[in-house]
Amino acid sequence: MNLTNAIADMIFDMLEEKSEIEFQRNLLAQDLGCVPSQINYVLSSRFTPERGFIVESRRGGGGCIKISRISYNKNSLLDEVLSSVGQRIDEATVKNYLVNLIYHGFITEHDAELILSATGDSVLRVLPWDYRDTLRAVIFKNMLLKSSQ
Amino acid sequence: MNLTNAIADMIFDMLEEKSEIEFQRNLLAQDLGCVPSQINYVLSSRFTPERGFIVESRRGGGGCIKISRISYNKNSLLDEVLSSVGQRIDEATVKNYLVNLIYHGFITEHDAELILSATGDSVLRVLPWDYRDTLRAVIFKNMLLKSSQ
DNA sequence: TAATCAAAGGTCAAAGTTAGTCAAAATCAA
DNA sequence: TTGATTTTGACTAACTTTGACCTTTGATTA
Repeated sequence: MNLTNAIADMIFDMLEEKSEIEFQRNLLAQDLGCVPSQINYVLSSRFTPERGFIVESRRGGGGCIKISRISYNKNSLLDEVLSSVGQRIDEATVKNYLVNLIYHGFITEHDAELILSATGDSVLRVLPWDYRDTLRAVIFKNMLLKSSQ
Repeated sequence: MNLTNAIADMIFDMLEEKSEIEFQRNLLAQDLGCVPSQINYVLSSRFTPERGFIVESRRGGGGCIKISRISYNKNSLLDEVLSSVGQRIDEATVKNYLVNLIYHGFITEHDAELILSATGDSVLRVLPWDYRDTLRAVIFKNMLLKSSQ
């Protein structure tokens, strides 16, 4: 097994016990005998929103990395939405997903309104055309994760 | 936890009891075992107007530092935030405003989390640098309006 | 009164401590 | 063989801590 998968598995295990973990990047790298930036690679390739993870960090003295996992059932609607939204998504599709998610009780109407107020065309219009759907996809997935937390 | 956060928490606690506190910078620094200018760093990074604080001081013999909270009328905080956010805003400033809005009960923590998950640098990073702060301002204001509805 | 002095707090830049980025090199898998 | 993934490390960015030097103020003294 390669380093990346080994590290990822280790972090998965830690997240089995607590739904949220916090560590220092350099210390973890040292424990694992890898370069610090390897941690970043693991995080960006394995702990993505599509897979239900939120990664936050702080630099400077006392800095650290925090990973939290959204608890949702495999094959649930949320899981499906997160993994099926690709790199780009238009407003109409977001609305369709939201209707469905509300219907099945995965998010509240209020949260859906907030998501729309951040991802609607009226807002993203300030961006050049070719960025809109890409950014919308990123924001949508990110907010969906938070909303269901 | 780092020194700055520890000191900030201590001051927050003091402000929970009295709405206004007053102390000597050098004495506080001595009690905390830090250099006096550390106090200034804490004040300028944690007790800003965006977070709803007023810091006043007097030099010379008998000098001191006074910290108090800005008081807001119903809805005036929201109006103030909306009107003072210009065309552009960075992530740190959004966070500061949110801290204050939550404290005064204008939005919930959950909504603040949602706003951050839509306006954080980790999300807007997919955009070219010069669009980020502009879009953040638009989304922030839009979501704030929606959240407070 | 004017000059002086001591007692505050303020400023700023350097050094320290974390984490993030990016691209080249290495490795793996089809 | 070739395209994708992984590994590395030099460089960058963000935040914190420290200390030398500066300014203001009130009291004392000439």
